[in-house]
Amino acid sequence: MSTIHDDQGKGMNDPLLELSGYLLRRASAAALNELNDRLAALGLRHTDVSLLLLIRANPGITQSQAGRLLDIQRANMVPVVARLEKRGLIKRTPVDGRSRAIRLTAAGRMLAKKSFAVVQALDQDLIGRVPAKLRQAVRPILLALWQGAAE
Amino acid sequence: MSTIHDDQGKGMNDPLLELSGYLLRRASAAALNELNDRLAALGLRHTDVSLLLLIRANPGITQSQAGRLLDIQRANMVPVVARLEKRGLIKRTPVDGRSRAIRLTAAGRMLAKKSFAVVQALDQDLIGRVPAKLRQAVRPILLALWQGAAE
DNA sequence: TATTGTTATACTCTATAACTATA
DNA sequence: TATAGTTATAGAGTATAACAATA
Repeated sequence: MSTIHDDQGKGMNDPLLELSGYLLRRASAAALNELNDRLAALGLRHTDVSLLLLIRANPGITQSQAGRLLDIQRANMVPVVARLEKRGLIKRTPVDGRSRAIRLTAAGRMLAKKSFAVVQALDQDLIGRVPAKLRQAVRPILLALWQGAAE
Repeated sequence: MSTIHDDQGKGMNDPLLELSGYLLRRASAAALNELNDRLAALGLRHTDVSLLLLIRANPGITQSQAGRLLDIQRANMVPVVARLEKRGLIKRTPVDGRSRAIRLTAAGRMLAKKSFAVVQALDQDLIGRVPAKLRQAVRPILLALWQGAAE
């Protein structure tokens, strides 16, 4: 991770720092890298964890429903689900002829718990980096930036 | 773009919405998609624009310096720079035996100007989605989330 | 007709290792 | 020894089109 504070960045002029959208992207990328680093010990990536947590909160959810909530297209859900199933973290049972209900296995519940602790710890760290007076504005701002997007 | 507000999301429980890190990622992805959509008319992607704007603000910057500021590795800068050069938007001149100074061509300056207008317009739109009382907190929060990251 | 899960495919972005030529 | 630019390669994530089976 390089930032404007690097020695190598001295004397340079970075007009991108004036752009909120750029700061949003850099902050997101940094947090995502940090999350993936911390999750590596569990052999998971952020995508796996988001799906595990969603299944845990919604036992029996289908692949399509999960994909819509996570904004992952049906076609792209296939390898993610297959990987978690192969690892024995989730199981699928037919709900009708075409849909399958996804649930966590015991191993999946264990790993969901562990990964949730990691995710929550990072979230606390992220919030802790924000000056105390601004902390209560973090979630409303991020929600507004996201949910206000054209869809 | 799907969100929790979709009809298909009804009745679902999304625990990820409690996580600032997740909101950060979704907000960033949404903004990035929107930016790339708007830049498509210019035949550019967000990466191209960030480099064009950085070169415009720092004529003669080298590929490595730009990569450090943008957090793009040397190896990954090669195709980006090559594409912009092939399109006649930038030119490179040797500064010593190994480094080359990058500058915008006339066409590059024109496109940098146009793309900067697009980027600034999106930035205004983004800020406009945030409740007025919270707007002044947007940049400090994003900077804190980013620059507070371990490096 | 629309939806679910799937395959195939391609493109972008990112990561690592290794090479050359220069400093 | 370290750095700049490059090549090659692999892994994520994402996008579209198409298909079979089912609703």
